[in-house]
Amino acid sequence: MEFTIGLESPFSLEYTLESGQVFRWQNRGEWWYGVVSGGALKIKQEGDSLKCVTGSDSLDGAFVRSYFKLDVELEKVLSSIMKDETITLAVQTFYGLRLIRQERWECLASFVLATNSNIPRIKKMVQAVSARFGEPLQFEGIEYRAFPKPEILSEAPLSDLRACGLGYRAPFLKHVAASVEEGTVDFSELSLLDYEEARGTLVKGLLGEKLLPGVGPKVADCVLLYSFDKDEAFPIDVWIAREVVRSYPTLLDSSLRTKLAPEKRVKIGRRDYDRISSAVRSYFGPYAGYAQQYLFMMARSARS
DNA sequence: GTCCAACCTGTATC
DNA sequence: AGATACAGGTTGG
Repeated sequence: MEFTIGLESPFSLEYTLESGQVFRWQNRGEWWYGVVSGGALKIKQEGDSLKCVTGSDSLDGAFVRSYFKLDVELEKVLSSIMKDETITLAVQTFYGLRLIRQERWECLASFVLATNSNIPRIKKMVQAVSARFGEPLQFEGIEYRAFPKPEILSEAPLSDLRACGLGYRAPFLKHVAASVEEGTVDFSELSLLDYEEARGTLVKGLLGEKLLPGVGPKVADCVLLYSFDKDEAFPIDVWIAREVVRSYPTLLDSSLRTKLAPEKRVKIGRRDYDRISSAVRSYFGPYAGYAQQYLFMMARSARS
């Protein structure tokens, strides 16, 4: 199936797919190839239109619009977060970057794997898990693999998961898969909660019992921002922490400022995380997550 | 409640 | 070559 989508609001496919939200897209020539929601999809942007080719009937225009959240009026979102020169420059530099509405299970699993790692490595891990355990599918004569369902990974031998290069994350992934499969973590219930409650539930469980090992505040924020439409979520990794300390020192109180001084290794504890999080969320407002994504791109592009 | 080392492993750097 | 540091954190002491 082949179709074209007309864009009515700013969009950059490249920035969006390279912004570290998603790990299963790759650029080949003019096209981006991805496996989404159990089907293969390739996309090319030509100005204000999006050419799409897919092997799966469910990946239609409505799906693509929803996946990239093309209904979001990006200009309004961006003008609401452009509160100073730093974020304004970031927005101008990566104009058109959008948040993606990912599939929840895959998003959760991906970010459990993402801890203490980097983007190329995360892509390798997600790819290895898909290749080993995912359902095969054909597209343009090439075989792809869907991201494996929870029940597959919960029953996978730990040694097989470790063989995918997951390291200490292997038992976390298996356990999280089991919780999702059993329904002890219920995505549709979670989506009804507000941001704070949902984050607490992901990290600590509804009754305060830990049921998602490998899910701390950073992973929870990623999952909520990228797959639950919680636009105020502001995931804080080392890049963002450095950027906040560098460009927004006044948002932090003096003790935190000293502790995270630019020269020092940034290693933030739970308490620091919560303090930075509430500071930036009250500064940027309900679309703080967009600010995070633009600042993240800026921080990474500035690395040497 | 807060701090800290340990955790798998791939890659970069010396 | 072999060692070391570090990577989009989290856990358990």
